[in-house]
This record gives sequence, structure tokens and C-alpha cells, in this order.
Amino acid sequence: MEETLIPTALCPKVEHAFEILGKKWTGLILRHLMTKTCRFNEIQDAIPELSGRMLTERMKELEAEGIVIRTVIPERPIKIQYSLTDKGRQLEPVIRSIEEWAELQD
Amino acid sequence: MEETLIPTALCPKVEHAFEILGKKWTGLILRHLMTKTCRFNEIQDAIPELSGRMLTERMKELEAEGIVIRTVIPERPIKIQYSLTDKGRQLEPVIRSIEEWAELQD
DNA sequence: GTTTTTTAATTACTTTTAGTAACCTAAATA
DNA sequence: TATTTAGGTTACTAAAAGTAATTAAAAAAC
Repeated sequence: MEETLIPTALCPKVEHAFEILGKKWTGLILRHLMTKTCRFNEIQDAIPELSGRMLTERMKELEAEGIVIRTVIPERPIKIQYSLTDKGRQLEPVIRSIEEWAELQD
Repeated sequence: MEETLIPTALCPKVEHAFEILGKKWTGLILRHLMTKTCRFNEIQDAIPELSGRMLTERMKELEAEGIVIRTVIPERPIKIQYSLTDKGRQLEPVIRSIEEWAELQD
């Protein structure tokens, strides 16, 4: 028997959100940035298993998504600051609810 | 200068939570299971880009985590039902907050 | 009463993503 | 002068995900 399928396509916004959060390290990086503006190495120190290579890659992605801003502080020495945009700060309930769930577990 | 570092280790529970949610497809699968108990192919149909191979793998992981229960319905023909455990249902605020954030985006 | 379809997978193989380690430049510190 | 620090990049390896073919057991179609 043949059937005409009009597949209930997933909403692209929701799909995209899960795509961003579904990448390794993204959640933990955002969690750290929730508390304060951070320098590159601060994030690395906070998440020891995260390599510099991966952190660079994730920060570029998050910047491209408009979730994070990268700022060059033109002092001597030059510093790079990463902070959340409004869009990034709006992810706070997501990060908070994950942490709350985590704390409930045995 | 040398420094004695007592690294502020990430809480393992939180790390583990982000590890589970940080895998591709996990969020979308859980989102679908939030609404109802599902059969294997129902989930596949709801998420067309998700292959059977990946769905099998994720369901095994989620079962091992105690987030999902797999039930064999011994009727003719045999059916496999997947549903959330309490632990799984407690992830509802996580899934809901991701959806809410997604809907805010342009 | 064979053939085809459906369900819930498994297996083999390819591609993409992540991890490791070495290197880089400019400035700071020992 | 030599080493360290910050914030990366590059080349290579390992792990995760994607694709496609196969499977078994039952149901439906022919």
C-alpha cells in the first residue's frame, strides 16, 4: 500500500539549537562563560580535558553563532576576552537546568 | 615561579550530564520521548536524518544511563517500546528551555 | 504458498569530528 | 640570554558518526 507522506519536518530553529548544544564541550564552555568574561586560558584551566585546539574551534563556532564575542584588549600585553552576547546569556536557563538535573543524580 | 595548583576539578556529575547531552541526536531523541512512549521507527520517522544505526546506539546509551526503558511487548507481532524513566522525565526542563531559546532566535 | 514488506536491529566500510603533539610569534619574566 | 606565557595554527591519529547492505521473524500482498 502506498501512502502520501507529508513528513512533519522538525522546526529548523529547534534542530539548530540541538545541533549547537549537541557538540562536545559547548555546554561546559558556555557554563563557564555564564559566570564571567574569560580569557582563553582561563577556560582551558577550568576544563582541563579540553585542548586548546578544540577550544579555538568551539569559540569560532560560538562567535559565528552570535553567542559569544571575542574582544582584543589592546594593552601591553594584548589580551583576548571572551564574553556572552545577549543571545548567549539567554541560554542561562538551559545551562542551569542541566546542572540542576546533574545534581539530582545519585 | 612555581605554584601549587589544586585545580578546581569540575564536578563529575555536571561533567557527565554535559557529556550525555553533548552527543549528537540525544537531545532530539529525548525531546520526542517527552511527548509519549515511542516505537523505534516512530522516532526515526520524527527525525528523518537520524539513521537506524545511530538510533540503536543512542537508545542503548540512554538505557544504560537509566534515562530510557526498553520494553518488549510480547504480542503478535512483537513490538519494542521506548519510554522515559523518572530520571529521563526530569530532563523536561532542559529540553523545554532549549526549545524556548530556539524559538527566540530570528 | 511464494514473494514482498515491516520492524528492530547488526556488520562492514567511509567520512567527519575530536584528540595529541609539535610549532609559532610577541611580549614578559628569570 | 633563556624560558615562560598567551593565543593560537598545523599535521597527524583516534574516535564518533554516516551510509549501505544484510538479517530474522512475522505479516501482508499477490
